[in-house]
Amino acid sequence: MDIQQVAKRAKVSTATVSRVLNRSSNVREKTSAHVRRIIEELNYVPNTNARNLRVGRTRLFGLIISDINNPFFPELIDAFEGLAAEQGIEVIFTHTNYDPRRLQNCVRRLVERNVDAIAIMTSEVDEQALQEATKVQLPLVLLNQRSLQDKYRNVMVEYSRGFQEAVEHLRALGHTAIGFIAGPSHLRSAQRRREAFCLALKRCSLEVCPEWIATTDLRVEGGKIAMQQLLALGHRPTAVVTTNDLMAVGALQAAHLAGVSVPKDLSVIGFDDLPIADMTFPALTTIRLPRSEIAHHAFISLLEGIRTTKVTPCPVVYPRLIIRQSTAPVARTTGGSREAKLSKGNFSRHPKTLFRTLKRRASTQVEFHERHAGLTRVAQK
Amino acid sequence: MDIQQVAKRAKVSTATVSRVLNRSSNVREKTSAHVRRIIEELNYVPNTNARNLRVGRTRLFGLIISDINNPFFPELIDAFEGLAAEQGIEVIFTHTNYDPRRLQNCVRRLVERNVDAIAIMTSEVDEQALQEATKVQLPLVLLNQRSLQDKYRNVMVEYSRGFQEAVEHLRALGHTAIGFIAGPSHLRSAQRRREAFCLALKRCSLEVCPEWIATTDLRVEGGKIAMQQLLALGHRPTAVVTTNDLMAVGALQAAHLAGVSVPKDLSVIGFDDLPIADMTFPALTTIRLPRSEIAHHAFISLLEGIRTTKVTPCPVVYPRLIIRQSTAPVARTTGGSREAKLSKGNFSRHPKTLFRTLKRRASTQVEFHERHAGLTRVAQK
DNA sequence: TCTTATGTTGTAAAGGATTACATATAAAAT
DNA sequence: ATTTTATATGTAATCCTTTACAACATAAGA
Repeated sequence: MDIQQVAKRAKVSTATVSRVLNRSSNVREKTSAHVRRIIEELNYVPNTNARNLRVGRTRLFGLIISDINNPFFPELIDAFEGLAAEQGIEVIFTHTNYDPRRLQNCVRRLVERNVDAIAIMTSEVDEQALQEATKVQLPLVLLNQRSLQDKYRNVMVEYSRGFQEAVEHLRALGHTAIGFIAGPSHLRSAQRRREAFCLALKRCSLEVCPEWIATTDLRVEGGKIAMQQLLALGHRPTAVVTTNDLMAVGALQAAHLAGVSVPKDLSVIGFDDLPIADMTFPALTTIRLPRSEIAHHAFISLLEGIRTTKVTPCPVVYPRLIIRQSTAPVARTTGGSREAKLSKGNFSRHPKTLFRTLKRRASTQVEFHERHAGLTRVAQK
Repeated sequence: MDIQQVAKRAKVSTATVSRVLNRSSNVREKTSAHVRRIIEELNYVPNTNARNLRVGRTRLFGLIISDINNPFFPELIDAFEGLAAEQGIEVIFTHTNYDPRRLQNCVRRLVERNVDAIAIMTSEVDEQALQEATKVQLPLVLLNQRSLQDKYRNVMVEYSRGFQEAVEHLRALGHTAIGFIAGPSHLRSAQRRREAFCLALKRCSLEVCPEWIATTDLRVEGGKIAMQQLLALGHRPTAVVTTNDLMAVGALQAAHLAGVSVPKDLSVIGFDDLPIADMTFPALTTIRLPRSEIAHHAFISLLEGIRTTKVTPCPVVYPRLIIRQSTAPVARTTGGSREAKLSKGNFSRHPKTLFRTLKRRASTQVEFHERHAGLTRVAQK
């Protein structure tokens, strides 16, 4: 079933059918309608391969991520795919499973599929692997690869703003002893977050106490162990910021097991704003990494890359603090945080009451909005 | 950069280059090596569109899901894509966003892309939407569409086994008053789960008490509200099974807010085994829907569909109970569950101890294995 | 009525691979 | 050495669209 059969049946040329298909203006409305009816009648579906072959593009984009099971990615994929669909572009995505060596394979596969552009949203990128794509002049966009920002399109994440908001929020609640649960220092993104946290502390004139920085792996269990270490300290922080939400979940569990009430006796702030942040108890205050914004910038950047080869300045996204229920004013009894006596006890039973208090005390303006299970606020500048 | 340039440079015909590319046996090793070197030298990448156009296949499969943000899907996608990659097949996936009407669009887009086969893994399928695909004789596979099982390939989920295991597990722990948090009855899958639960109760000679079945929506908040209703009953269940894990999370929250300790005073069992089931506190005992198995069967079925049009009997997958920490022996004080006096209190502090008890009492054989953050057991037949 | 401009349709040449068929070469059999 | 067979390579048709260009028709202007 090809365009010729349609043409024959409609008693027009293939060119006319093609024009109808592509909504070319130069075709009489009557002819157009007639052809469309025949197309319908014959269930004709144009052959995209032939079309792509002729026009030299596939309207296919590649999207490379680390791991689809990582809850960070679905929102990003969703947004990327949504934008693509608007443009009649389909997305093929592949994942490296965190192995930078597999990146080369992913790129190769996509290049062989003749995709029009590739977005590489993994945190570790081996430049070597990009060759396959650059050889054929394929537009690329990377996520937050500072070292490659001059040679390739990039979407940069400015971590400092998010941590700044988090620390300011805690300070406004009276916290001065703020700990941090860090990730492995060989991972660039973990390292950058740690630096951003320390910078934020300094900017708020708070002490960076090395004892309060626990380094661990990026999973729930890591956060749990790290929090147990922090809780075992004689002079312990009244608030803890983590490198990601999974670790924050572990931290909540550790606090719970130790009989430390969150947020009454300890405030916890995560990072990422995974869907799970809304389902923990108490719901997690966290720094949201704006994934759909990232996808948006990446996509636009690629569209631009198809038109021009010149690399424009990288778009930048800013993580923002999302205030939920895991942060609260520092406990009165602890005074300035020295010799904090953390009482055993349950979580607060009245988050709404807590909220009112919070709202009064917090220095940042806030906006309420419901999300899934809980009350959620977005800090506003 | 096309095959002709390679041919010219290598002083052979395009046919020979093509044969080298496709590993055809009829080419001298010396020639082959020479051609490969030229290909390397020129960075030649074959044009997949031209190839597909000629051979009439794309080695592209479509995968339609409801919503990538639903944590149910990533594991399924991952498995499907992994199998595809082994066969040199790429996957394009689209989502309906739970709107059966959008299915038609999804199918249409994939058909236009000339995919070789489509897997439709949404729970609600409108047969009308499949026409676009059947017209062009495209192999299709559906998930659990009982009403369409004679006309289309399907992967069927046999819910009853999972619920049977769950109820047996609870009964072995001494529970006889078992409640259920059901989903909207207009959703087929929710309805099927409810039926499977009731059947399991009957098979264990337990009473199906309508009062203990709370109907609600499928989200966290729904589970919370439903559990609050159940807890408010004078004569309330000592164990509750939910339609999915999100609702179970809500149920845990409600219990927590009401000062009811899980699993000491109340056992909770979820359904799906989402990644989050391992991160709740206590970690959730749940019925695992084997997503990678589903993906596997679906993929194999499609491969078969490409060769033959005859529809073989549907493969069936069985959900299995995964025992974690949200189930425990029924509290002694409650006797046979009548007039249960549920004491306020914290969660059990010693899951390991609890485990030993469980192991002794449970009738099903169990196997220990670590998973992410917690101790996890898989019930074995 | 005859140009000229405008709008509509048709013809045929790409686009880049695969592959049936023909042909040339090498190996084996006689 | 000659015929037969097997292997290696080349020629050219084919897959299905799009689109430059040509051709035609119609309407407007002179």
